Amino acid sequence: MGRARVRLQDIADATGYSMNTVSLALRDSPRIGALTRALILKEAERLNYFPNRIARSLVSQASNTVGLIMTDIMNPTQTLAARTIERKLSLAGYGMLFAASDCHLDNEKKALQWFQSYQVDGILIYPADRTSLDHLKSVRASGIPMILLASLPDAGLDVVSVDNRIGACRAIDHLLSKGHRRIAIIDGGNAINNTEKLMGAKQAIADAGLCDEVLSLIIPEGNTAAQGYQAMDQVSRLDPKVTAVFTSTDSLAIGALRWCQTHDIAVPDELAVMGYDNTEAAEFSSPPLSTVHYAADEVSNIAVDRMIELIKTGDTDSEPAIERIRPGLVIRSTT
Amino acid sequence: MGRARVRLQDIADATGYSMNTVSLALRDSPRIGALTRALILKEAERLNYFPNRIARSLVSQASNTVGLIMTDIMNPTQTLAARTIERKLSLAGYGMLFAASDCHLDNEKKALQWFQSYQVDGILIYPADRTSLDHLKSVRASGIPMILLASLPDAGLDVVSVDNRIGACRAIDHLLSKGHRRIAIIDGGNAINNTEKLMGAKQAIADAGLCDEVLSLIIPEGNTAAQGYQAMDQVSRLDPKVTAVFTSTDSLAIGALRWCQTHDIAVPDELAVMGYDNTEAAEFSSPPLSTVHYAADEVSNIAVDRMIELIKTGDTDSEPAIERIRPGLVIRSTT
DNA sequence: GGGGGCTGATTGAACGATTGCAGACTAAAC
DNA sequence: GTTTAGTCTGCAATCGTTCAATCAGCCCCC
Repeated sequence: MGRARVRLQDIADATGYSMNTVSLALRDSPRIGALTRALILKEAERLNYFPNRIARSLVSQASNTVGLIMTDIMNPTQTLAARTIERKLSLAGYGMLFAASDCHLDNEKKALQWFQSYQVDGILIYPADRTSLDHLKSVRASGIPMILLASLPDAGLDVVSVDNRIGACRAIDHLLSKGHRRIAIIDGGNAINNTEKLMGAKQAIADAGLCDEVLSLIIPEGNTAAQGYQAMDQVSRLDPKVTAVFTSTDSLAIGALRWCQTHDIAVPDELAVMGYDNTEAAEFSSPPLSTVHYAADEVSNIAVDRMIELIKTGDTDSEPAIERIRPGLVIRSTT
Repeated sequence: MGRARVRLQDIADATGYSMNTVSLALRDSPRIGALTRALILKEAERLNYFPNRIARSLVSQASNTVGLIMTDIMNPTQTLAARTIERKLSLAGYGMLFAASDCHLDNEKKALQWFQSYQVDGILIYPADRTSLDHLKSVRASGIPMILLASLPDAGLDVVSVDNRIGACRAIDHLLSKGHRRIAIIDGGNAINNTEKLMGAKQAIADAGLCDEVLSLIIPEGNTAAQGYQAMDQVSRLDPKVTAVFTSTDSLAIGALRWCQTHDIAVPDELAVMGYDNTEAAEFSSPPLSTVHYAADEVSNIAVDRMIELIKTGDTDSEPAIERIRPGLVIRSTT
């Protein structure tokens, strides 16, 4: 039953009109009479016809699809971003092609190729590596709108992102204002946005003239709570005098919190902990985690708006626009 | 620069061969001489050619794309599933089209239409509503492989899922074995898998002959920790004698845990809490949450394998296969 | 030297839609 | 009754590939 898909031709045959009369009627062309149109629409309905976008795209050279490349959908901020982006895109009549790079350049390139061969109208991307962007630029140069969702203002590409440098700065400033001087930084290596956090944090510390008293620990490829736990263990061995910890994600912070609990360290009295992202887990950790609010939804909304604008205008040569959101702090009970 | 995309024809022009020869050479057909092939490949490389899949799909009637429809990507088990599915699909050379229904039938139908008009080779779906599946069946009947990721064994469609009924049964049995008799169930209404949990839980309770002593609370559209907190508040008012709570997601449980903390209720001594899903948050809650392990990754792997098999064999009439994974318990400190 | 078996390359027709242009019909106007 | 304007419809080309069928050589053999 219904093996073959219903085509324009089938409606034409059924109604007696020509194929392109049907095509025009279905797309509400003024060149078709009201009666004819009604007849054709009814028949299309009856046959359960919907247009073959593949064929349409071939002609129109547009797919009504936007590609999204994330580094890791398990990262809660990216999860939220994915949801927000999908919703908004779908509302605007676009579909979403999804791929994850896991921070591997090869995966990213593959996804990019794939998206291009699928004629996506635009690409939203969390880059895998902040230092290699040439392949991204060349895609952009070939005329496909692209927006980076990471804070790389000098990339020469459109950017919409949270300014993590400022976020990290503020977090450290907050710890400093609470009187902490020996601060450890736990950074989950690979993810693109983290590097920037690390830089922001270090700068804030340097500004305060405290370079020597800071311990920074980078966990390669680590953003899980379990790794936060282990990292905290290391911190305690490397510098037992640390009074505050700043982690690059909430998950790491939650692992650190657990370590404190296991080792009977009072938070925030003996050790202050500051996370980053403001995920649900941060709100419901115990004690509730102080953190930096990463406005993933806001970023996503702005990015999609801008993407649709870029697609509509077909504008490919203008200066890239940089939009960076300044994150606020959410102070709870761990600092 | 590079405004127009490179086509087969461009390579043909550049090398002097016919378009068709180029097409065959690029696809490693044995019908083309090694020398010619090398020449063509080199030129393709130089021009940075990649095939237009839209055109290819039009001919081959296959898009090498699988569509995934979730109810809500923010649900941690679905997030994990999305990642696993994407990875595996991409490894197998398929792309992934993504949509979320938010449990709205309209959104689901729209996504389904969209996927079909995009000629996806198959559809993986967390259905929005367990009671309306007719539109899914008709899509399946039109020849598109489809696998339900929810436990609906009687749907007449392929199913790969965790058997939540058994999971919930086991959870309740565990609570019963700990001596609890007054048990409250907090269920986060809409999500498809939850209904089944509720049914399983109720059955386990009925089997134990305890129907009257159970309080079950359904939160419409609620699976957040904040809603778990509120629900727990309600439970305490409705039946203060409750000694154990079973929630349909870990998030709800974590909210409940927070409520206990706020109200100085000792867990598990005064109140036992059992979650569902075994997310990272459960492992790192305090106290660490006892829960049911929802093997989203395992489900995803099996589902993708089966999907690829369905696509490859083109088998559209065979009896639907039902694969249900029996979830195990993860007992931590809240029970 | 003409036919048979190879290999390697080409031609022409799809796939399902859109689009420009030309043609046919209707109705009104002279 | 013929022209003209206006409305509707049809033909054919196109988008970038793939695929079936064909053809041009070349070598070998009888």
